[in-house]
Amino acid sequence: MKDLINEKILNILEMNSRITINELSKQVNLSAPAVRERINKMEEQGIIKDYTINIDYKKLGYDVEILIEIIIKNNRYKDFKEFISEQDNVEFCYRVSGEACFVFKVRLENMEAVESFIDLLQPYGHTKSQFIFSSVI
Amino acid sequence: MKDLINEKILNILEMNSRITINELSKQVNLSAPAVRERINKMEEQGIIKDYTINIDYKKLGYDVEILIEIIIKNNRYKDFKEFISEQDNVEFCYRVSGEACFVFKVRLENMEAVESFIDLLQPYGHTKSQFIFSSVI
DNA sequence: GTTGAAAGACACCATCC
DNA sequence: GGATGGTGTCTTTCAAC
Repeated sequence: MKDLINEKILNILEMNSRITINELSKQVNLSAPAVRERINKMEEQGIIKDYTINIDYKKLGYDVEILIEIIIKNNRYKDFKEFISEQDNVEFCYRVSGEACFVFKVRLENMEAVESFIDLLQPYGHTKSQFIFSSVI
Repeated sequence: MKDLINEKILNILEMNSRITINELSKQVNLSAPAVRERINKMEEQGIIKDYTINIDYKKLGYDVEILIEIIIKNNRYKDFKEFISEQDNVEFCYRVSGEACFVFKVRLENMEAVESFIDLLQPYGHTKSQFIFSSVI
């Protein structure tokens, strides 16, 4: 399970998932088929969940990013999960311990959109919002 | 800026960033060079920040994921930023509004590792941790 | 694990509409 | 903005080691 070469492969793919197998094999000092096989296995095992891109949503007009905590009321867990799954501007949503039930991140065009979105949430529970100013990592 | 085809390309790349330009061009009903050019432009503009993978860290032995809020004390903002940037088990770290100064997500092997990590944070400020049970999105 | 060879697929570039 | 065609490269899948 713990394999230094596989970790290196994962690190490289994390930085650039469109790298060619040839280039990758040079960087880890293995043959291309060997690297291919290692990647296939990690895909089968689900260690590599998927290949994706990071998008700069600010450049697409989503100027506001918020973290929202919600304390679900009236036992509306299932409804909330359904609602949040349908939102395509939610980056992640975690079920967490502590006072809050869920913490999720949402991106919105402007303050008007923020207000509308928060309003949508009120039926499900009590919310607490934190605006994201910047990202250290 | 708002372009339906580009949005479709971004959506497809988000689901699978290793898709070939050929396959992508079929899905958006354009020629391969046309798609290549659109992607190049979005890369140049920084709309596409990078190509990456999603890793299932639980399968790599990181069984605990936590959200941590920290209220920085003694004006140690810069020190904290430096510290957190060096951690390779931190997925994101946001500067946020509200009571907390930063919110970040960290993955750790077990409870022992959690305790050690929290201890490391104490010089920088007061922390509040939320364990992540599961992910809705 | 490696190398080498084959077929097929792909990316890139120039050219053209 | 878009499409087409040619060239060289890459990936993949074998085989044998």
